[in-house]
Amino acid sequence: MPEFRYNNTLSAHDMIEDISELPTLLIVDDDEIFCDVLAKAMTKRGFSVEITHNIEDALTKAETATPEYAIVDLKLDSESGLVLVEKLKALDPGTRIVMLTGYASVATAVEAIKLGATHYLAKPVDADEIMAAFDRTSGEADTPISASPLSVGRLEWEYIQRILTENDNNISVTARILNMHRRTLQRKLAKKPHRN
Amino acid sequence: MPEFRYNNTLSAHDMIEDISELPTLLIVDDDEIFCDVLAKAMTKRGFSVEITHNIEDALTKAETATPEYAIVDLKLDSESGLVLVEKLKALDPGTRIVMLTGYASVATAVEAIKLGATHYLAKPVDADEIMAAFDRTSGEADTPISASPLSVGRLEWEYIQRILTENDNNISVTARILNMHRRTLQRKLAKKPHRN
DNA sequence: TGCCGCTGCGACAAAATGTCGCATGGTCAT
DNA sequence: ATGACCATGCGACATTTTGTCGCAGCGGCA
Repeated sequence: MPEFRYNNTLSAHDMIEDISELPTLLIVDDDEIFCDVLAKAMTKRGFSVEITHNIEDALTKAETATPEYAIVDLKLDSESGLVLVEKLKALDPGTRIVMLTGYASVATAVEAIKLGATHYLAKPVDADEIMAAFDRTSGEADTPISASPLSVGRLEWEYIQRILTENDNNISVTARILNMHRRTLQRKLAKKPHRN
Repeated sequence: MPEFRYNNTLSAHDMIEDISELPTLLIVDDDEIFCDVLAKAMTKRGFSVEITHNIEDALTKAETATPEYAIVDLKLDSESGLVLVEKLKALDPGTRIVMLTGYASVATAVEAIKLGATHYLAKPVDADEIMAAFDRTSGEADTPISASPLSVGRLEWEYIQRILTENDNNISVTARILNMHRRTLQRKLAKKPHRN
């Protein structure tokens, strides 16, 4: 893992440093504003940043110059960022990828990590959290055993997400399996997961 | 991955088969009743099952005979099952481990998978789900819906019952923990055990 | 006895869900 | 290309399920 700076400021010397020495970072998120803000923050932290808003563009860029780091949104319009994680890892297993999502669920977290993501964070995130995530070596078994029960709403959300991913995100099939109306499932999915 | 049977019945021939041919499975959970029930179910599915209720015993058993499969609860009294996952993987990277938890969280799910767990499931689970989890290779392998997922209503019922008993059947307390109105909880409890 | 907290239940407004329908877009075999 | 078929997003409206209040009864406990 290359060295990079954790402080938010660059000295005059850093400013004129050869750009090729900076670690490369690819940001993939369909929210342009979010991308811009994040890009700025990560640039300040010493990365050479590239932005794309969909999987195609991301792959095109990655194929010519595989990034050392990547930040990928789980929901890219209609596509799933998961497939991108897989492909980036295929191009270079050493790539460190942080997966972001506004709709965090255990099911997608499991998939993301299994596909090779370095970490999985729920929005809103700040740049420092992402830095810390890149840093993370492997599992830190010191994760607190917070035994606070989930709310029923949250439980339902997690369960739905699980069945949904198990069925290739097919809403109609999932609705049938869960014995609920497709319309209702749609509405539930449109909402963000309830906080605890 | 060794062959094993998915049906719940064994033929006479199976019955007298050399036990050493059965895949070995180690169950680690501090809930004895749960262990017994699960052990029985997994034995029926063709495993040679061992049970332990804490990390120490689990390691002792694993060191003399490393299991091919393991089911580990996240919360083992005061300890975290995560460290056990790490150690089992260290003993034999090929071990397939399914992590169970009563209170699923994204954070622990991420840790579990990074430490090498094959899958992460929230209770209540049934044996078939665990079988499917062992099966799962990596990213969204088109898992053909194993059995019959619970309806959301049923899942909610199970969950409420669990939290309720954990709180000495105190409806008010349970309602607060679950972030639902006492009146609503009353009404839900008044209804039948919601079939599938 | 007075203070609290839990419980069951009626009533009514607010929110979620069940139901229909329709237009769009993708897949597939003809 | 064309039609059969299915998934999806979403509007509209009837039906159900909630959230909320309030009240009365029932133990503990100082």
